[in-house]
Amino acid sequence: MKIPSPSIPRISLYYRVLLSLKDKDIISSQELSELTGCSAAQVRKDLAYFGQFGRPGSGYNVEVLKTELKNILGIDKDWDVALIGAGNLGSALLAYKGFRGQGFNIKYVFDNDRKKIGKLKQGIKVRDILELKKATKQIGINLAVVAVPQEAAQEVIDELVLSGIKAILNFAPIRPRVSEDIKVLNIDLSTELERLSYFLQRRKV
Amino acid sequence: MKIPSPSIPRISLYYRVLLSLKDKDIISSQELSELTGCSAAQVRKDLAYFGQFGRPGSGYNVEVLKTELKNILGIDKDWDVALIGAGNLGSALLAYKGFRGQGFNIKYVFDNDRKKIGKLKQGIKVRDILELKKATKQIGINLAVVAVPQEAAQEVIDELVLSGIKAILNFAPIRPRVSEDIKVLNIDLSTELERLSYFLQRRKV
DNA sequence: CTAAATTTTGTACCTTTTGTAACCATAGAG
DNA sequence: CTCTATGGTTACAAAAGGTACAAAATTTAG
Repeated sequence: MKIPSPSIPRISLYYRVLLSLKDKDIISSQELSELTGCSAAQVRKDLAYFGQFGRPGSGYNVEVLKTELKNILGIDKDWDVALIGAGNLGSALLAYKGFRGQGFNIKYVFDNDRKKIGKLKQGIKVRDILELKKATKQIGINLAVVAVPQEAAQEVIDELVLSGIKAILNFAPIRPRVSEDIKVLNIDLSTELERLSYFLQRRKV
Repeated sequence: MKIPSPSIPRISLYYRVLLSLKDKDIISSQELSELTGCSAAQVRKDLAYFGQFGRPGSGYNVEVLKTELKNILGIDKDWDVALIGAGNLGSALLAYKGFRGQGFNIKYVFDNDRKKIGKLKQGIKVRDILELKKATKQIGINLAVVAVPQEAAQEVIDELVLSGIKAILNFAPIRPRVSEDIKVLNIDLSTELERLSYFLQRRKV
């Protein structure tokens, strides 16, 4: 069955909300609706794409649903992540505790700056970016976070793809060209700010 | 006219591409298509929502289009921005040069950490978050970036709204509740990673 | 210089995707 | 047993993207 792509971030959201629940065994789509801002029908539909998790008349078992959503999102197991770029943003990402808590372990850090290579950052050795190809092939990492300057991004991403990486979270303000079977998500701060700027400007009109 | 919301980030993308062009007076939707990955019809349609900028038979004048897109996005003028949270992520954002270059000036930095308050970060004084209300009222800032931990986020955002902020870029992994007239864009790293994780897991099936 | 051919925009129409609302069946309460 | 609450399903509506073509500008040919 074809699953609408907007459903996936919503599943993440439901999962986040479930995690924050205390002393609650059962939850209804109505309650989930109020906690997430999505319509109750949307909640039921999103969940129904993946199976029949609820019981008519009562609702969803919170523990069961948490387990199911973890399976759906693929976070029932841990993922090893490579981080490219140990500058300001890269360091901030490295320090962000949310990753490890969610099962994303930044296992390798690469940079091209001689001053950084060999040093430890958050207990992880910064490696020369030239080792990239070898390292990912050896260990079979298939998830990478790219936090390098715009000029270097396409080149780094090409190298990552050659190394067998299949999914990339890209913070550089470009839309990289990759082959069909690679998934790239772009987080572009300038674009987001421009969306807000657009909103602010239109607001008065 | 109703403008599809996905058009706005694409307009940003077109603008970014135009900036990178050298020695080019005229550009066609076809060329923009190749440079952005959007279809040529999509490009024309997006631009046509805002006016008739092109000339049949030749294309779009690059300089004119740049100016028009800046107007559309509201980045023809500068915006003053308040940054809340001077931790790892906040500091990285503060150091990011892209903001100032695009006309987004981080003018105020707030934090609740006594150790940070009063110190300078990137030449900007870190203020006590308690001053928030007063400061924004006085200066009329209406754009804020929230880079505080999850627990503090909703409270900070409530305070921002009270202070007259109209648009918020939120990095905390919550979906904050705000009134209708406030625009919030959420950047949630965990959700993005979970989307990638979902993709990786499904890939083999 | 004129007219035909070519290029390219802007838009009307169609298709696909996504979201909303209504309906039905079932579990549980009283 | 009856009634209410609730999930899953189906039908409908809205949003977004893709296709195709007329109109306009430019280029080419004669």
